[in-house]
Amino acid sequence: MPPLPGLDNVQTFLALAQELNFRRTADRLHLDQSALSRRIQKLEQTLGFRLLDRTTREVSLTEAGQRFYEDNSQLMRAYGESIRSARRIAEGKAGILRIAYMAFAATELMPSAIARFRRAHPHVDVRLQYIRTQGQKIALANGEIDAGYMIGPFDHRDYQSIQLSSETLYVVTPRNHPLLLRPTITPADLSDQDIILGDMREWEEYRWRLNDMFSGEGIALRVALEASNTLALLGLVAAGLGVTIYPESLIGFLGRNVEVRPIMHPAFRSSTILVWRRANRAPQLQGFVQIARQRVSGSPSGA
Amino acid sequence: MPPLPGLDNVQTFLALAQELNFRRTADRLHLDQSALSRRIQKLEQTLGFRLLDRTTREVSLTEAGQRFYEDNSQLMRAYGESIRSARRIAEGKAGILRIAYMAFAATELMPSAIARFRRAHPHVDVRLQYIRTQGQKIALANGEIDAGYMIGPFDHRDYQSIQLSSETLYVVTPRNHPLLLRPTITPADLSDQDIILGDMREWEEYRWRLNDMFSGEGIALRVALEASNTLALLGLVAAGLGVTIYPESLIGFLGRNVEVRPIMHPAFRSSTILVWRRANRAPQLQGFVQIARQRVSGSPSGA
DNA sequence: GGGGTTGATGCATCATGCGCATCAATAAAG
DNA sequence: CTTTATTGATGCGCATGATGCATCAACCCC
Repeated sequence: MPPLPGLDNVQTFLALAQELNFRRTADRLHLDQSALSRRIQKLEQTLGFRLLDRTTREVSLTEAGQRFYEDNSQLMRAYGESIRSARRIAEGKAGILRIAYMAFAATELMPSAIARFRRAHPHVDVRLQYIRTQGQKIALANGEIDAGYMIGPFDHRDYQSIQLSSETLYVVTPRNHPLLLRPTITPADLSDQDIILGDMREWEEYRWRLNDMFSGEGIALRVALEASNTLALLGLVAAGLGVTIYPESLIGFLGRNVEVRPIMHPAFRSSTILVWRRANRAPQLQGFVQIARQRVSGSPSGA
Repeated sequence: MPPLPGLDNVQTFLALAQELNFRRTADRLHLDQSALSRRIQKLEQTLGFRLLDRTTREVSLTEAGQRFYEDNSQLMRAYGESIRSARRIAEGKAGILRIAYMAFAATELMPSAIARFRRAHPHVDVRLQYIRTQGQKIALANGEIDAGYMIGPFDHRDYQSIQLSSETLYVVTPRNHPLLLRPTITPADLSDQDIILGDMREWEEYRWRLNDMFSGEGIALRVALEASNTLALLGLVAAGLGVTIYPESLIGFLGRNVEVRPIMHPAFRSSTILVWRRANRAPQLQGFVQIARQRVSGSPSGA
C-alpha cells in the first residue's frame, strides 16, 4: 500500500472546517494561529489541491474541501470506534474464551471458575467443551482451545499450568461388598478384585496413571469390564460385577447404590491442572487463569 | 472533537501487520528497523494497549491488534478514496456547473462554449437555464447559478464579467415595407414607426437599453404591440402590424416572411456578457470561463 | 484616515524522528 | 554444549520539522 498523504492533519482540517476562522480554531486546538495556517498549507500541498478559499477576512470551503470534510468526518468517527473496539478486546472485555474440561473438573472446579469469570467479564463469550485429557493436549497444540482442565502433571516448555486440586482416590464397590468389612483399604487389597473402568477412548490418561500407580506397587490391575459412560459404569458396579476407582471430587455424585472407601496410600491421588499455551497472551485468558487460581489460594485443599 | 490518538502511524502498523517482521517491513517502508520499532511503540503507547506480541523471533497480532488491523485496513482504503473523490472535484472533473442564458446567447455563444466545455470536462454535470437578464442577476446573488449570459455591460464589485460579443441592432420589417426602399436606416427613421417588442417580463433589460439608445437620440419609441414569445412577435411583424428590433445574432433565425436591415448608428449595438460572482472559485466554473473566453480571443467578431 | 482583526510569512528555538551502533534474546547448525 | 546468524529493542548524536513570536499586508468598520 503506497503511503496515503496528509493523514496527520486531517483532524486539524476538520476542526477548521467547522469554525472557518483560523484564530478561533487555533485557540480551540491550543496552538498558535501561524502553526494552524502552516498545517493547513502542508495538508493542501500534500493533497495537491485546495481545501479552503481564504482572504484575510473570509474563509470558506472549496467544493473539494466540502467533500473531503464530509467524507473524513465519517472516517474519523469510524477511526475512534475502531480504537474503542480494539481497546475492549485488549482489556478482555470482549472476545472469546475457549475452555475444555474432563470429567474430574466438571463437578466443581470448572463450573465455579466459569461462574466467577463471567460475573467479572460479562462481554467475553465463554465456550466450553468436554474433551478428555489427551484430546485437550491436541486441541491446545492446534490452537482450538485457550485452556483446559486436565489430569496432571503436565510439564512441557510450550505450556504453562497451575495445579488446582490433588485428590485422594476412592474405591467404589457394590453395597455389602467384602472390601467394606476392612478397616482400611490398601492398593494390595484390590489386586484380586475385578476392576471396571471407563474405556480408553474416554479414560485414556486416567487409566495410564492408574496403571502407573499400581505398577509402582507391583500390582497388575485385573480389568474385567469396560464402560463407555459413567451411568453404565456405575450400573455394572452396583450389580456386583466389580469395583471401580474414582477421585474424591466425584464421590458426591455417585448415588446410593454403591459404597465408597478411600485408598490408603500417599501415591494414590489424582491431580487436576489447568493448562494453556505459553504463547497465548489473550487478556481474557489471563483474566480467567487469575480467577481460576484464586480458588486454589483461597481454600487450602486440606480444609 | 477531541484529538484521536495514533492516527499518524496507522499506515505503518498496517504494513507491519501484513509482514509480521520488523526488518522486512522497515525495508519496504524505506526506513531503519529501529525507527519502525519506535513508531509501533509510540502507536501502542498512545492507544494504551498492545497491537502486537513479539519476541526476538516471533511477531504476532494480539486479538486487539487483529481487530484494529481489520477495521483500519478498511478505513485507509476509504481515506484514499476520499482523497481521489475530492481531487476529482478540485480538478473540475466532477461537480455541477449551472449556466443561465438569455435569448441572444441562445443561438451561438452559449451552445458553442457548452459543447467545447463538455468535451474538455466530461465528468462535470452541466445544467442550463433560460433566464432573462434581470432574473440572472437575482439568481447569481442567491447562488442559484454559477454564471450567466446576459445583456451587458454590468459593473458591480461582487461580480466579474467578460464581454463575448458586441452586435449591430437590426430593424425587422414585413416584406415590401416602405423602410426597405431607403438605402440606409437610421434611428430617426423609426421615430414614426409602430414598434412591436417582447413584453417586459421577457425583455426587461433589452427594452431599458433600447429606450436608453433612442432617448439618446431624442426619440420616443412608439410601442404599438407587445408579444410574449418570439414566434408570436414575428407573426405580428409579418402581418404588417409593425416592426421590431433584433441584434445581429438572431437574424439568421427569423424565417422568410420578414426583411431585415441594420440600424446605422454606432451606439445602436447590443453586447452579450458572461457574468459570475467574484467569490465563486469553483474550478469547473474557472474552466468554463476560460473556454468561453477563448472563442472571443480566437475569432474577432468582424471576421 | 485610523483602529482592529485577519491569514500569511520570516526567524530563532525547541522537540521529534531518524540512522547508526550495539545489545540481549533466540533459533538453528555443528 | 558452543557458535553463528538473525531478530526486536535501546542509547546516542544529529538533522529536520514544527512551533511560537513578531510582524506584515489586506480588509472591514467607524
